[in-house]
Amino acid sequence: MGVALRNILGEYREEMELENLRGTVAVDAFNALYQFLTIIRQPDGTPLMDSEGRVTSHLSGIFFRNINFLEKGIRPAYIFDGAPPDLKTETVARRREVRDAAGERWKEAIARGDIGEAYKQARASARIDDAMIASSKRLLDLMGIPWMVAPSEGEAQAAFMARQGDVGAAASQDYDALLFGTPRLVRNLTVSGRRKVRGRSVTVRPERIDLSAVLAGLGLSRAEFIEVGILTGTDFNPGIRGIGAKTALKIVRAGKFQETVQEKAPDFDPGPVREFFLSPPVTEGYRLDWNKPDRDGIVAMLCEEYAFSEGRVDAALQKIGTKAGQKTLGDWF
DNA sequence: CTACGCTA
DNA sequence: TAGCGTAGG
Repeated sequence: MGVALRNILGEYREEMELENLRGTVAVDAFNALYQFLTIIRQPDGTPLMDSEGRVTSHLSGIFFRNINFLEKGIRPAYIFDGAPPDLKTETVARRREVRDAAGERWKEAIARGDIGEAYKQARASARIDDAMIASSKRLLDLMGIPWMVAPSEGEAQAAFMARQGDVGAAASQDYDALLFGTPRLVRNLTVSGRRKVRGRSVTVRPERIDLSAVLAGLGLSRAEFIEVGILTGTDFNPGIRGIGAKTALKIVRAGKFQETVQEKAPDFDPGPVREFFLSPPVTEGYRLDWNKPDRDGIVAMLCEEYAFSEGRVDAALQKIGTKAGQKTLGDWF
């Protein structure tokens, strides 16, 4: 998923508390939905569902997470992917195969009563469908949180908005947003908090990565940084066998990108991938307006349609000063 | 994921 | 009151 740049970016990650984040952030919506969908599950892998079997994990995630964002002075805008570029066709197909196979193994694991394996495979089989996307957008509207559909990749649009200064950062788990040129990337925004990793309880904090620090530290221009990404592989090209982030870094620093591609992958033309990262399809046609949450609308949707507990929903809304019959926002905006 | 109830 | 396990939908 995304680029395998973790190995060379470690020292540029700055952990921080959610409380200290504040400001506006363009959230990669598919990335966030995917995380909610993989994480909010029962021990056997079954996602939260209403009585009609419609998945509601993503709605739970969006609702409670955004309440916390608003409460802490973080104003998110959600950026959905538009049509994937042709360069991504193979990646999309491969992911679908992997998910479908995991879906099969989930069923098998359930059948033999292997709960642990079922959970693992269920997570790997998580898929975002049209109904989830539509219900997510509806809930965001009711919460007064802006969203938009990008012309192409959501991360590219989020990076563009951050570069324009319209948001303080792009939020995603993937490092691609840095290749798209976001000045600041926030990771772990939608997954921070207490998590269980191999039986142990750990605290996952949001982390910030500044592109300028990365480029200065690695001694690369942005174009060269993109070359490192291309060598290791991105959503838009498979990368070159046997070349990890550290080797790629050496190659690019030595000015041997072109030479290496010609030698190891003579049929691969990196031009279109480089061009896609440098100037992806993006739009200036957006307005980021944060409005008052519509309490009654939220209750009607979550509680009446999707069987959420009104007590829980109300308690959450009260944290941001939204009570029954009242639409006051308080001091946040 | 978050909320909540239970335990020390 | 903090920490932990589990329900939520």
